[in-house]
This record gives sequence, C-alpha cells and structure tokens, in this order.
Amino acid sequence: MKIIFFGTSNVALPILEALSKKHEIVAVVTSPDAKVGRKQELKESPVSVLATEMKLKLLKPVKVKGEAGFVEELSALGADMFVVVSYGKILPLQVINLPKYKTVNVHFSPLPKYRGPSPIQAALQNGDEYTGSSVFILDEKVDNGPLLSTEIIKIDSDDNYLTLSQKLAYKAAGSINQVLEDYVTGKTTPLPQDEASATYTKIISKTDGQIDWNKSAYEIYNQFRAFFPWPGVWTRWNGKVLKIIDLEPALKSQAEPGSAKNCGLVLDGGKIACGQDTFLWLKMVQLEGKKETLIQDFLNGYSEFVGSELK
RNA sequence: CGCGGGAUAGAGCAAUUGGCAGCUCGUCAGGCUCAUAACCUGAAGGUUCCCGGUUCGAGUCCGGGUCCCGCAA
Repeated sequence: MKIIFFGTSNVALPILEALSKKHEIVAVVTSPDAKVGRKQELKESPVSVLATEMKLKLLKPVKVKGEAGFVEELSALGADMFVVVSYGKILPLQVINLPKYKTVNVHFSPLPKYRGPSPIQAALQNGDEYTGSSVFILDEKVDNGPLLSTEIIKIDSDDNYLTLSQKLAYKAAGSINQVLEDYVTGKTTPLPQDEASATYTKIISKTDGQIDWNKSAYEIYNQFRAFFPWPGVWTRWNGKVLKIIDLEPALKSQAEPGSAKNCGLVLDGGKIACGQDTFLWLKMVQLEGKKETLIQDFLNGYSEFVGSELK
C-alpha cells in the first residue's frame, strides 16, 4: 500500500518505522523547522530527522489548508491511505478524504477518553492505572472518528511522560500493520465512539507547571510525572522561580500530623508540607539563573531555605 | 544585538563604603562510641572564569572576551 505519513514528535517515530517495513511511504509530512532555544536556532522535528535518514520524500507545509499547491501535491502522490501520528495540525476534510482508505489516526488514549492534544499527560496527571492507544478513522471533529482498535497498557507508578509515551508508541507500532490490514480487508468494522463518555484534554502551557502546595503530595507527584521533561514543575521562593527537577512523595510514616498547616513550608532535609497532611521530598532543584542542584547541595548553600515558604 | 541571573576550595553559597578571601557539606588525620550518615578536635585544599585598565591596595570599580543558566519564542 502507498502511504503518506503525517507526524512530528518522537512518539511518531516507531510507528513510521513499522509502517515502512510493510508499506511504501511515498511521502512524510511534518511541521516546519522551528526556532528553538536562546540562540533561536532552527531545529527540524524528530520525524524530519528520521525521514531524512530513511531517504523519504519530506514535506513541511506551514499550513495544510492555505499553502498553494499542497493539496494537489498530496493528491498527485497517489497514496492509498494517510496515517497521522502526533502531527500537530488539524487536517481539513479535503485532505482527509483524498486517499481511497481515507486517513487513519493513532491517538494515545483509550478513546473516547482524553481526546485532544495532551492525552498522555492527562492520564499521568489523573493518576490513572491504565491508558492505551487508539486507531481510528479521522473525520471533521477532533479525535471523534470511528475506532479500528484500542490497546490498553498499564501505567507504572514511576512512569513519566517520557517513559509512558515510549511504551505507548512502541506498543502501537507493534500492531499498526495488523490493524491497517484488518481495516482494508474489511475484517474489522469501524466502530463509532460513545459520544456520552468522551472527555477532553487541553494544550499544555508553561504555567501548567506551577505547583499548588495545597494539593496533596501525590497529586503534585502526578503533575511532576505528567510534565516531565516539559514544561516541568516549578514554584516560587524569595520571589524567584524555583524549578523542581526531581521530587518524591514522602511515605505515610514520615508524616507529622498537624505540622502541615502551612502548605509550602520547607522542613528539614528539603521536605515540603503539602495539602491533606502529606509531604514530599525535593531531590533536585534549580533556581532561576543557576544550574540544577541536588537538594543536599542547595541546603548547604542556602541556609535560610529551611523554614521558608514556597508559593 | 529579545529580557534577565550567574562564574569565588571537590560541591552548594557568603564576603559591608575597595582593606589579611569565609560558611555549610565533603575529603584527610586523630578522639569518643557496641555502633553509625551521629558527636568532639585538628588539617589539607584558592591564579576569586580569561585579558587589560584605575588604585598604595581589586573578588569588589572601568573596558573587552569566554562559558553556564532562567524567561520569552
């Protein structure tokens, strides 16, 4: 089958590789190179790097809709199916319906749960034990089309965005060819999603990383897992931003009933009082303008840290 | 030239108007202890990022350079 692959981030990579083993990838569409970092250097997307390595035809439209001649170019490639994984842009119907077998999307949640741009983060942040990946046929609404397959995987208690997205990506890559084959041969019937149980996620922004110390240590830990490595979690100390690079909820036996009235209070050893009489240990932090620092070193340098309050 | 913070002992940080470069931890030696990441005593460890300037005297003031980081994007 001739396939055009749409993808941008790391999670798309294993699936592109898997597809290329069974099918002819006539083109890869990815987001344009973006300026990144303090020096504003242009950086190509992970999918762009892989596609270049694989010597695949690469397209980087700024806009899918408005770009002159883009739809015609796609059409001319004569693909049988489009496959979309974490592309980052919404495709118009005009594009979706071009190929014979339409456009298939891999979404990293058990749809209709967690539709939208941050399903992996949402599962972690909510402390879910299970999540999954879904393959469905795109329609005009976001993550709304009929399902071809859903796979469930367990979330480990120490999984973060990085590890979980890897697991999901490889799991999906392992079955994608079978799912597509069953689809084109008519072995599976696309199943409409249950609209009533749909939930939605939103785009993650930097401000989502700010810690609310009134939440329990476990909620904060889940926030930390969900936003690792980006945007990370942070708080304020002495009016400065303090990034929390690593943290760990304290065991119940380390709790000190009654002392958690001041949420955000720093106790000995870098233990922080959180909501619901819980505590967490800071393990590595970074003050704005400074480097990442082990909490022991940080405490050695800033003797006034213990007893102060994080906001 | 987008905005801003920083570079001082192995690590993390101080150092007042320019005046012998300190603190906590670590390291080493000794002591105490059944024992310990505990406690006591002592020691080693510095080209204060680099180059130049001002000064009797510069970590500190001035000029230039290198590197690191936060924000924004």
